Amino acid sequence: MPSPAGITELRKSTHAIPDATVARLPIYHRVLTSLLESGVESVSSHELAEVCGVNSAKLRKDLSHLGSYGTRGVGYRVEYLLFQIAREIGYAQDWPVVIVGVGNLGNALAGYAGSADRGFRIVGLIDSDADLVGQTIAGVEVRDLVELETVIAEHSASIGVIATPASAAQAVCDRLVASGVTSILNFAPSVLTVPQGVDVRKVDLGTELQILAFHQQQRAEGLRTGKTSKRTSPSTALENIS
Amino acid sequence: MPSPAGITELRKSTHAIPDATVARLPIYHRVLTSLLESGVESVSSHELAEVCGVNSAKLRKDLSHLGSYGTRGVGYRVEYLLFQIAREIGYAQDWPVVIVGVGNLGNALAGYAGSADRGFRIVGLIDSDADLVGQTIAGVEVRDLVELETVIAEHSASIGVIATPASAAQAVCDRLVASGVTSILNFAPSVLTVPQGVDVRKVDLGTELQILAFHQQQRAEGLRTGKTSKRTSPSTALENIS
DNA sequence: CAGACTTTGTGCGATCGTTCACAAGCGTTC
DNA sequence: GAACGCTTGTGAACGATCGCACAAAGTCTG
Repeated sequence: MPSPAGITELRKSTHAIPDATVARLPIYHRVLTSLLESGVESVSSHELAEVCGVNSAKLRKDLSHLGSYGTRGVGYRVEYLLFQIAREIGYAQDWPVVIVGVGNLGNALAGYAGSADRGFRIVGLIDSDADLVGQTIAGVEVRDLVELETVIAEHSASIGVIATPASAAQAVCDRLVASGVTSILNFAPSVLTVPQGVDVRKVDLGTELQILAFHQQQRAEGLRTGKTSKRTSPSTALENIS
Repeated sequence: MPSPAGITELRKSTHAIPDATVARLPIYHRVLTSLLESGVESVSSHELAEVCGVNSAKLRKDLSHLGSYGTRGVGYRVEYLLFQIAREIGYAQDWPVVIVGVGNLGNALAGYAGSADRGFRIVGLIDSDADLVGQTIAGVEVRDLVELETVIAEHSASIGVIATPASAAQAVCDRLVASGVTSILNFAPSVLTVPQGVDVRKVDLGTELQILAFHQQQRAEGLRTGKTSKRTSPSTALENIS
């Protein structure tokens, strides 16, 4: 979990919704949307938790941070709860988003955030490749890297996405920040340095694969050596040898 | 954090490296690789932590889970530490990976994991689109969805990536699991149901954006209402009204 | 309208992760 | 070889998160 450093106090002053809860709200939102479309009018925390793949107590505690929107003995009204979550995560706000780097990944993102019925609007696609500039992707014209500041100013974008090679990431990041962007989603495999007050989230495909590989390896070792040693925890003893 | 349910005991039996640490090892690995290429032979935990964007104590504790690979008073040998981390995360193993869904996202992934000098090898690109089947992407031929099981068996792949639309995700997942895949990276915005012992990690671009939007909104509200109300926590009193 | 049943909202202990602070250990210098 | 300065490795305090278990609060039935 990337802990957003500078904004802790601000968050507390308004609602104090835990980070872990915030990370799950979009999932609840998606599932509830799906339920609403299926004509479901009411759900219990158990049902909803099952579909979302979480513990029902955790779900209830998460929702309780937004307010008391359920009815004891009955459950939650799908439509009402959906509205409340949407309001909380700024769904209705139509955030303007600028994407820098229109390779395969930038393309995928443009299609994803552009077409989907989320609360986002792609207002800028930026690339330095002259062949790409001028093309229209997902209904938005690709513009040159030199116009980065112009595009951001035009639409007052405060959310930026970096989908460039790692070598360009920090430079792009600096320019985004200088232009007033305060939330950055970074897909480049590099650690970004930003001033306080700017929120960076990192999504690294390579890292994700390597985490999977680690678990896979652990499992393989477990199968090999696990035959002899029982899986009750005698390992704690080993740790204290040091 | 998606908690891998079934394998907890196995992990403990071998090393007991915390999930949070595992998630950071790839970052250390990347930064160390970069340092090695720059000719740096030794780093202190402070220097390395600075570059990785983490606390130095956290870094040391993370590394201490692998063993005592540092020298007090000096620091860590870059090359040696790099080797140890690589060994731990299975870098040298060249994991065979199958990617299902060769849209923009699948394409990006193929290029990413295929070309990079990571420990992964794309052994299968699968799609149901007849226009894509037969094309060669990142040096691998795209094969039809019906060949999914064949491709997995051919290369004994144990890691699968789902980059399909949400509607196809669960079906693909079931087939992956049935074919022996035990680690799945899911990019589709849907909750997957898997049997115990299968590890699923979810990367959802929409969710990431919405988390950013939430923080952005909180900040905006903080600026608006923060002028009047101090950021000491009087909000706790309000919550107890219920 | 009373009693049974259902489900929310939450207090509490357990677990996990982070950070501080310091002893232990290594190299260097005099 | 003793004294000093630096850095690791880790015990311990702290904080966040999770999950159980239950009281509170509603619906439903007779």
